[in-house]
Amino acid sequence: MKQENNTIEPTRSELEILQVLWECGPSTVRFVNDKLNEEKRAVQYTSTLKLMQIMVDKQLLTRDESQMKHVYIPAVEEKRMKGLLLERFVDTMYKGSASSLMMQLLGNKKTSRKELEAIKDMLKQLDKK
Amino acid sequence: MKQENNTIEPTRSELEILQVLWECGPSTVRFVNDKLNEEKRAVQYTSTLKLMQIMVDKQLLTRDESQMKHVYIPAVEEKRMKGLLLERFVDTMYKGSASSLMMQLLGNKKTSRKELEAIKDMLKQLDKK
DNA sequence: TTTTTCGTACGAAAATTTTCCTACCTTAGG
DNA sequence: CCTAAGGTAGGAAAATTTTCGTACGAAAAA
Repeated sequence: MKQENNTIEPTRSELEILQVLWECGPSTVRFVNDKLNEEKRAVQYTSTLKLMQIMVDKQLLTRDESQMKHVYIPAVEEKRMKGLLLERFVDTMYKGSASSLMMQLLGNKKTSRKELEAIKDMLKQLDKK
Repeated sequence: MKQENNTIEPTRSELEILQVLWECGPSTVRFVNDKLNEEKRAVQYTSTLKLMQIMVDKQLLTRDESQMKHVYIPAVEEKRMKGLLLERFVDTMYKGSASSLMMQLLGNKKTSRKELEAIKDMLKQLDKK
């Protein structure tokens, strides 16, 4: 049985590409590919191209074809997508309990003191409103 | 090029199985499979069996074969694994910034008032120490 | 103009993940 | 004993994700 649903969810690799576009803004395949090779892993130009074409199909990206070097644009807002993925993560891993996730986060050695301060400040801000 | 590294990371389906075992304790394939069919999706007994056998290979599970009905046991502690996955999630999605994630979480409508209270309490507790 | 460089399109291969068929064994019931 | 029910093992197929080879066109360089 083939999947034919409306999955908007990006795969791992697609997410990497989205991150680049979110960070750097609309870009060509060449640019994205270079970025990936610098920051992530070796990957052939045509692989990245293919992936980005697929993402257009899936409506994760749109593109401007008016120039020979097509420019790709994220079709989903960064916050919206990350919010969705976070929600899914919390749901599947912590049964939807954000505070459970927090617990884990606070117990994590990798979460620095500075981070904690930032979080506390954030909550204070939230209180004032 | 085939992957031959020490990936301990469970796939999506493997994670589902782990969740069952973490929640219910050591179980037979039959039990896990029933649980999945109740709570998740239709899946054949032998599919679940195969997956769990693979997970033994990957050392995500161990099993007690002394009985005919093998009993499978998680080989990784729930907190440890979830912590790892959370860490990876924060790294890739929020550049390692736990407070960024928090921001997103707090802005999320799905995060209820009750959750917020719980989180605040948690931080207060943390302060006292 | 000719050649080289750089781009897209397309299809297929490779790798991974998921599913299930088949064979065969053991136990419980008749 | 014979059969049915239910278990494991193993391989293969299906679905998904990722990678890349090849063809070919446009533009830049020689």
